[in-house]
Amino acid sequence: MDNALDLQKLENQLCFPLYAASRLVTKCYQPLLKDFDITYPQYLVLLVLWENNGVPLSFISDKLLLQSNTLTPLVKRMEEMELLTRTRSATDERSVIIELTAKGEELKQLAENVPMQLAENFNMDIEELTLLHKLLYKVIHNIERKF
Amino acid sequence: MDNALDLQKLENQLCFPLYAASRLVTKCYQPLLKDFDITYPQYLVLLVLWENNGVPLSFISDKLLLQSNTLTPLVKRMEEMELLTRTRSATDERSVIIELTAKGEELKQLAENVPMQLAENFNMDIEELTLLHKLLYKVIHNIERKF
DNA sequence: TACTTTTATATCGTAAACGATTTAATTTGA
DNA sequence: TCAAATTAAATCGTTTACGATATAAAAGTA
Repeated sequence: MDNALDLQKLENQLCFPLYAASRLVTKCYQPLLKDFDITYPQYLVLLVLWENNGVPLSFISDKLLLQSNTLTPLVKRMEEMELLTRTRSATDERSVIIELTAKGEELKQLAENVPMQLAENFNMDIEELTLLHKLLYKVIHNIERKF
Repeated sequence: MDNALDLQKLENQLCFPLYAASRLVTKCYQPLLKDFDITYPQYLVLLVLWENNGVPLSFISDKLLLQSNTLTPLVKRMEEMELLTRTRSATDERSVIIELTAKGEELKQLAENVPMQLAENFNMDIEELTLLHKLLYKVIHNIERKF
């Protein structure tokens, strides 16, 4: 019974359930976001902008821990869908300011109950979810400063 | 102070830390796996095969919750790297049997301390990690039966 | 047996992710 | 003040992911 000690077993890895859970949850979002024709990473960008509109790309980058090589094409697609605009900053020509369009703003109300609908999939009580939330942020915090 | 109730705030979402933590952990693997010229999903396939060699693709699919549209090209790349072989099953021509090569087998010893080296990044005690592990599997279990 | 359904992979197209590098603008500092 | 360093995006190439669909083999059934 040294199963519990064999770190090369899939089920004993911490990283695999993290990876699998993340993909499964993203999958849960899809039917909910399909109504608005957006993907999960695009939804994350909207969440950032609904809180802080008119921010440089680097701000979104910091919040989502995604770099410009991922965000630039992603945001360009959202620009084509007329959810937001991209404008070079007047004060610092290096920055690109991302601003929601009226359509992008409207989505906030329309997608209002996405989080609640999603939470139903979890079937877990608030205590457990809060604990998970806390542990995940601890992992993020501990790892992030390595980069 | 209704922050705690606003589910459209990024920091109140459970899914974002899941997504971010998963990507960060995968990034932690990279310097460790680079020595063996494999990616994290390829490492997961190896973990499955080190436990159960000579299994159909569908077995790996079940274990990793990845479908053939992801696994087929991934495994083909591993075949090109001569880590494994792909053979149509004689008893069921639909199945493809995945088998480690000697090189693939050898990696098991060579990569032996990858899990330990990775765990050092977490800086968390066993109790917390065990709890996180348990909660993540609960999420996976609860969501998986929806698909 | 012949037809339908299911199962196991594979293919195709699109959208992330991300390492490595490039480009252009700003900041630093000798 | 002006070259060097830093910063913000963008570009490029490769590898995942995954929805939708295709293909072929096996299983089920009338």
